[in-house]
Amino acid sequence: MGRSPCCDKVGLKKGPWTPEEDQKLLAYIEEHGHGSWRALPTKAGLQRCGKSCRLRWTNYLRPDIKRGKFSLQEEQTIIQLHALLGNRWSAIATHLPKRTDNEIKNYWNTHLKKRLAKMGIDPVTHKPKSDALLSSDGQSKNAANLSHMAQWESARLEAEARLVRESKLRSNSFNHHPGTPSASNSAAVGAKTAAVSSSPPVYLDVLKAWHGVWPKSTEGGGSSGGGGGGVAVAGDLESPTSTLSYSENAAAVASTAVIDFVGNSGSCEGGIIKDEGDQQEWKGMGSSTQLPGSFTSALHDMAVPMDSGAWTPESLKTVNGGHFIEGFTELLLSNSTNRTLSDTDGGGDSDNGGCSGSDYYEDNKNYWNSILNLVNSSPYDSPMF
DNA sequence: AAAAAAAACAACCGCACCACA
DNA sequence: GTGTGGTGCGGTTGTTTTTTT
Repeated sequence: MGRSPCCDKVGLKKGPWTPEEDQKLLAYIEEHGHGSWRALPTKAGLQRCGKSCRLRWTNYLRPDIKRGKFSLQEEQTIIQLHALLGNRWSAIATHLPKRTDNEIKNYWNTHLKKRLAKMGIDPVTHKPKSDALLSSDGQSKNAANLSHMAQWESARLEAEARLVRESKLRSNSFNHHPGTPSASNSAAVGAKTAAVSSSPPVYLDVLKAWHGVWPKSTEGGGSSGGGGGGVAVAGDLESPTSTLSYSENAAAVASTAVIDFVGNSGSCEGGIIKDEGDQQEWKGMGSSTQLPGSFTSALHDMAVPMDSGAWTPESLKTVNGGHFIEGFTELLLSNSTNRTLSDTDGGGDSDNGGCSGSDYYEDNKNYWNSILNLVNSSPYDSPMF
């Protein structure tokens, strides 16, 4: 494949954009649309390469961009999606309206990553750095099966990505708006596609089949029946495929995320180390709607209907009485919030609180339910997958 | 008040993918 | 089937701003 030497041309300006340049670019795009980015700089009278213009427009000048501090909810969404998707910023950006992938990426690198690291969580794998989880046989098995499940899910995501691309193509023929970058506007594209296409999502059957495995096997043994039920469940789960490309990494991330969340809660170790300001924020988060000291209850609350419609931050707020976000993120931050919040909350840690071994597999179940719900309630043609 | 360090942000770079000739 | 142009995406670097000493 030949690559065009976009910015290597002599005489083209690099570095920070001046207000004058911004104005020129804005004025041109507003009037003509961007059309071909390569041709745009000349037409707009800019001494920039087309790529630079595109980036400037996409990440800064676009009118539908929200700038400024990330809200707590946005932070939570990023963490959750990163645990699931890894560094697929454009996919994550799809579910953060008005935020660009670049902005999210920067925010992750400068804020969230460090915050997780301080909490003793590897921001790459979302695993605790001192991982003493996989000690027993049962747990190892469980972890392996979770990994299997993650592979399965990843394969599904990959397949869905193909559908998305096709959908995009179709939708593009319906609507071509100048200056519509894919990363941050793909949600809108997806919405359009959903509106155009009335057929049900193809993957639903598979998801539901998978979804059905948990209740079938765990509820039979009872959630308090101990590890045997969970392991047996996982044993029933046979991943249909492992033909992955990107998804190997995502699978690892997803699976380790599960392990991490559960392991964290199970071991009840670690503690939160946060900036003062952040601590207030996170405290507020935990005490807002959900019992902060009991992350398992949050988990239980996360079992939401499969067909809950498009997933947006707004919908997340309302899903299951507004406990989805709190519960999901609480998994990640469970031990820290447990400690941080238990005092103010007055709730004791003597209940399941994530420390009870009997809830270990129940937690897994609910975690995967929540993942499923997240995935399934996302726009089915979302580029996220 | 000044210098140094750290944090935050914006932009660039290069690879990969896709469509088209 | 192959080459090329256009674009998306993720990683990285450079610059600016803020905080600390």
